[in-house]
Amino acid sequence: MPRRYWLMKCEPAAYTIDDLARDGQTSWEGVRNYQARNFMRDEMRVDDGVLFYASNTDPSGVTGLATVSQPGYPDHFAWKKGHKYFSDRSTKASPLWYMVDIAFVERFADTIPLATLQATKGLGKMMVTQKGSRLSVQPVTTAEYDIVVRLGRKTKKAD
DNA sequence: GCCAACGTTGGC
DNA sequence: GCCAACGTTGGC
Repeated sequence: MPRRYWLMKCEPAAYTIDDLARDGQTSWEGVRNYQARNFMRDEMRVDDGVLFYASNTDPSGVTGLATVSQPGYPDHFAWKKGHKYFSDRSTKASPLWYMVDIAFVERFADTIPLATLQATKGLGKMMVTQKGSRLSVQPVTTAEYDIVVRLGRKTKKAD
């Protein structure tokens, strides 16, 4: 199975690419959507590439790159009563929610705004550019990933 | 902060 | 198992 690629969304108020650069690695708990869970539980492999996407901000867009460092495992925050990610339908015997760990790879000099993604040839079918696309963990094709990485590396501001 | 789009829940 | 009501996401 060749390396695959993903896009993972997070609001900057919760976590940013700078936080990941500082931490080196982080767990991706709190995803409470079945489609996204299935990707994390069943499909993500160590070393898969991740586009780190900042949502609900100005501008929203891809802020850097990460890599999957730990494949799907039960989201134990779902078992913590009182925790904001607590889910009473998930048990240790039968976990409902899963998460992965990701590791920092690269921070882009500038965010690639959603509008740029939408306007870029080759990204017209990318899931995040579709209207109403809310999935927080999305598959990305190799071609799309390569285009986004190229964009990210040439947005460097003159210093 | 608004609200459209979407996912989930729960009554029937 | 339908679908209305509700909650959430996330662009703008």
